Amino acid sequence: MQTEKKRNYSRKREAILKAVRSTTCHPTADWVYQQLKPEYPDLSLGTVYRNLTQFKSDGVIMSVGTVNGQERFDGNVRPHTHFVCCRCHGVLDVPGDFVSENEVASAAKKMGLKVESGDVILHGVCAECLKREN
Amino acid sequence: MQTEKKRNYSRKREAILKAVRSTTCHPTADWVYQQLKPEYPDLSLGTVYRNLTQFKSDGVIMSVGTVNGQERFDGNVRPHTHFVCCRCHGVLDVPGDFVSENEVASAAKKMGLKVESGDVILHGVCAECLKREN
DNA sequence: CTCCGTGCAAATACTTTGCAAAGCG
DNA sequence: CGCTTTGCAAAGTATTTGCACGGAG
Repeated sequence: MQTEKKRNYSRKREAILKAVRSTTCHPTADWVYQQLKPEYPDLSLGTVYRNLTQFKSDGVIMSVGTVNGQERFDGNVRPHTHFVCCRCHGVLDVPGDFVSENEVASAAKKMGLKVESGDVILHGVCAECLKREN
Repeated sequence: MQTEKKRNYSRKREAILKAVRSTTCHPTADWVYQQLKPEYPDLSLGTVYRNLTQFKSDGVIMSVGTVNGQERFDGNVRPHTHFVCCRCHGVLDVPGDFVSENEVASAAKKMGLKVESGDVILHGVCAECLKREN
């Protein structure tokens, strides 16, 4: 049996989730904090971290991984591909999946792994940075 | 023109590279440090970090990403797939590529991206942890 | 009234960096 | 010798946590 925790309503929690969902910039905890600070002057960064962690384990948001030392979140939990720019450290969504479910499943089976999710992360230089460099 | 730096020989640097290459555990900086400490009692963690960073930018090792707050390295720079266990945070190599170069290339072209590398990271529970849980 | 959620600040954990000394070429 | 590499310790950054108080049910 799992530990189920009661959960009260919280205006701030709702706002945090909405903030993550409202952007495609794959924000950091601090971005969310800065974003909401004007409207919630007494918001604290710790609260943002606590809620993001919770959302993540609830599966309502996902982590894109750590880019340049900061964790990046994504409100879109449908599987999709990410592109990370080495220059500006921006994260972009790339439409498409690119992984063969079947191949993965068979490789996993062979190794006795239980695969729960699979991410594709491309690295390179984004269009903006390319332009700037030429 | 690129910044080319002269590079002297260093016994410790060599040992650090060898340590990363000698294992398939996808070590952290600290693992490498602990590993070499007995043989090089005056080795410092800063040196390990400095060298790993250098190797990474030289392309002789690669980063698997940050797992559980620590960066994991891989001495095998040929493209391959990684599996990260949610329970024990172990990182395993999975033979196979699973990404379609062509599809990626065409999606990238459409978005004006210059893709330099692509990683597939699977998440789930490894065989050992599965066994332990049953 | 009873827990949950939060602000605040202190504590952690990892990684980076400045500087003087030691090493390579 | 000149420039690189390192040890050491201090600094830096991102994230987590303890505690007392305000808020939801």
